[in-house]
Amino acid sequence: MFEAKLIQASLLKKILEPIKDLVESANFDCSPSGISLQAMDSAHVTLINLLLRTDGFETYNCERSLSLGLSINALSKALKCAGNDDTLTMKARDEPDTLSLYFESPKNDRVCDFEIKLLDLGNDQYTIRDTEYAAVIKMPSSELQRICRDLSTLGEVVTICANKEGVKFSTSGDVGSFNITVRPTTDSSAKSEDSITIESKEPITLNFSLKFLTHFTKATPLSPTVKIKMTDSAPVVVEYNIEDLGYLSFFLAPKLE
Amino acid sequence: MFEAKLIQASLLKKILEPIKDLVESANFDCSPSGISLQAMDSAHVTLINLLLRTDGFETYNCERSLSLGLSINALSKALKCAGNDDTLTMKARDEPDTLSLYFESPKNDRVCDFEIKLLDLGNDQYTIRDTEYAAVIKMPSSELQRICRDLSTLGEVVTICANKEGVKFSTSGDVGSFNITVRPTTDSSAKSEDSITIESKEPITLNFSLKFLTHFTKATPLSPTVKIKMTDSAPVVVEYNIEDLGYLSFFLAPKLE
DNA sequence: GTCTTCGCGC
DNA sequence: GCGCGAAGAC
Repeated sequence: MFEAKLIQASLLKKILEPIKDLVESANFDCSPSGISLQAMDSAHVTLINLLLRTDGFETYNCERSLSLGLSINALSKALKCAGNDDTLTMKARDEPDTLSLYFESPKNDRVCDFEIKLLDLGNDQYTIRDTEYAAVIKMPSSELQRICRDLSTLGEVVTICANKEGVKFSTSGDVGSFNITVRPTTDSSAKSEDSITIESKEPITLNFSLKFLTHFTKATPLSPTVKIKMTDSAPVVVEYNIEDLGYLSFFLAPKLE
Repeated sequence: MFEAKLIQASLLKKILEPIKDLVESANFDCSPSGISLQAMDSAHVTLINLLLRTDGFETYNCERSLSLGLSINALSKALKCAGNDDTLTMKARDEPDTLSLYFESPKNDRVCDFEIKLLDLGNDQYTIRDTEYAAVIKMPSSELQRICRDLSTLGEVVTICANKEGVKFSTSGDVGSFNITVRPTTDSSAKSEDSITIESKEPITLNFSLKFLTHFTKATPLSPTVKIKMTDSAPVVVEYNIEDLGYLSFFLAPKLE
């Protein structure tokens, strides 16, 4: 028996938004310590890593681990039916073939219940190692989103070049070339949310598909800040913290020169 | 070497907005006295005339005149990436094949630099003579915009009929006909921005394409007022003053009856 | 291509 | 807080 209640159904909406563009279906692995999801997009270019710890749930019950294979699209459709302030309760039996979702409006005057059929997806496991990074950049998530949007108007590949002094995002296309440079915040009075910090072990330059990076930034509503972690010849990690719950992070392999 | 700095990148945005619907590319002629642009739309119906004097620039350096052939669309895309309060610096070498644009945020924590390839556009010159006009109408630019928008819902051609007493904008279409008449402001306490004045040498009536006139009114954000200058059998001049810098004006040949 | 939605600017 | 413009969905 699995049962978990979120105060904000809309939070799961925000989580699914960036995921649904990348994968059609995925296993939600529910365990006593929380819910996690690892999935690669169909082209095996990006890896999604989601963790929701039990702490952030209103109630959470899961005695035995179970894996819920879900169509992201179906789940997303279901969540569209939730009011913006509705709570969400998820329930599944021990050998489930469906997941039940309950939306309740704050005043309790409206209750929706959804039954979604589970898919048998097999059990791909991805090992994710948290290595040392040559650079870890923290910046306002909206700023990364803006940068990706701006660069996309001109090019398809972004070169990210980071050192202690700043981060340069570059692209080029038919009409010319374009660089955006951001510098670490020096104004110590700035709120942590608005500030840019760079932990740089060594200068690093990597190329990435702008399309995917732009997809990732659909997670912007989840967090005011985003972390970009880069190491030479390794996938970049774009990480959005989910308050009280955990994180949603994306891995994207660099493009070769 | 050409270098010019504008405090408000958004000003160039506003200048390009009405231009980009009319022409794909144009020469920006930079000289020691300022920047000018003359261009006709592809159908050779309208002529655009832009002048930016050096006074309005924060800094301006141009020893030798040069002509920068630019895709208006590319330039417009570049400017979309500028924050609303960013400053804009334009730079070109003496025999340039690119124009460099630099956007800097007020706090200097974000710098964009753009290189736009120049186009070889040839050197069409248009002579513009400032004649005597039968009527010169000054009115709030937003009012002209509103009039064009309203008339467009009904017809495709506007008849402008001006004399000392007022200006009548008329159109007719399938569902009927529509006149809007404005009269000179008599209230001397009215601000100059809000007032309507008519200098009328002789009554005049001309017909114009509403589509083009409506395009011109996209320059409304540039100036609180607009001047309409008309003479029999000659193009109307629709002129927007750009504070401290110069003007953007449009010429449109009248339609025959 | 049209319509709706969301984000940004006024 | 309202209106406008751009982006995404059908």
